[in-house]
Amino acid sequence: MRLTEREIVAVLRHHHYKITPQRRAVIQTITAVTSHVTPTAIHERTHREHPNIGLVTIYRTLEILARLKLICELHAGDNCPSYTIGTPEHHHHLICSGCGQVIDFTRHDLTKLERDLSAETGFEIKSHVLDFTGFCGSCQKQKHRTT
Amino acid sequence: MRLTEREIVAVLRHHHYKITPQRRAVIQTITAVTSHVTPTAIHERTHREHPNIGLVTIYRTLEILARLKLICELHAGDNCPSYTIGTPEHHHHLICSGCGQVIDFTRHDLTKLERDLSAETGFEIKSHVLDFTGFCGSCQKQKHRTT
DNA sequence: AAAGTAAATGAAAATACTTTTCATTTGGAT
DNA sequence: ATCCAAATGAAAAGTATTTTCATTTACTTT
Repeated sequence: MRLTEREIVAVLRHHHYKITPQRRAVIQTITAVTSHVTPTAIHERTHREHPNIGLVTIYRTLEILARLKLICELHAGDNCPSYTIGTPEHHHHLICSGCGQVIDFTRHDLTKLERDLSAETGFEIKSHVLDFTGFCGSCQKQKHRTT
Repeated sequence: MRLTEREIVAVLRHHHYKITPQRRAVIQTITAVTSHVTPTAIHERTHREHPNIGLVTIYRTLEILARLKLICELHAGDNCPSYTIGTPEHHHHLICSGCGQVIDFTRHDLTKLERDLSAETGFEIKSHVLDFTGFCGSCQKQKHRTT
């Protein structure tokens, strides 16, 4: 279950952010897309419908959405900072090095490990990232071609 | 057990890379440091001893070392791309959002999860990242100060 | 040990990415 | 309908990274 445009708008309103056409456009783009996308990619897509939206606005909107945990930031290899719409449940990633697609999965509980580490190191643990990287089915096949 | 300068140089030689004073200097810096460091930080440190080493050389050397898996890349929050000397064992990170220190830990086996995911999705999984983020002991205290 | 050569280097330019500044516009409260 | 703080776009500034290219150098082959 991913967040909808409607829900995101409601949260923004609740935090007294203005609902501008530009922000709606960004939210629409990001909810419509299934994969993680970079700020530039979001700009390009949004720009099609709203030709006069600036890249700056994308950055500013993403910053707000990330702070409110409405989108999920991904740091990994190429496309380093990229974003996807937040899922209320915490989740992890499975990233294809070939085509860049990202599959989310929720499985796997790390609370015990988290508690142990915290006890040992004195850290107050806030969050974690668990990302697997590899090659999806079709990219595996492509690797065997003699391009 | 972390890699030593000696071992890294041997691997480079084995791959027919030339052992230049600049490369040695970068390797010395990175083996001497316990934390993850950014390319710029590596340059600054190396520059003290070798005042005429260029930042470009740092980038080029890091690229080689990363490709040979002799150093470990970390993508996270600020200091996004940063590096530490590789440990032969696979390891995970515990990152302090306050001061940026990184503690490595080796615990926790994810092979079963990896196998399950692979079976379900058809992915050929190559690697994974497990990073915890939070605040270390002393940064927790600082948070409670009134600046 | 000297010479030859491909690889490596530094400086500068080019490119890419992100943030800041500021004058103008606008959403939404009144 | 009016007002004002918040949001916007354009441009500039600030960073980070990569490319280009003439020069130097580590290492191989004599």
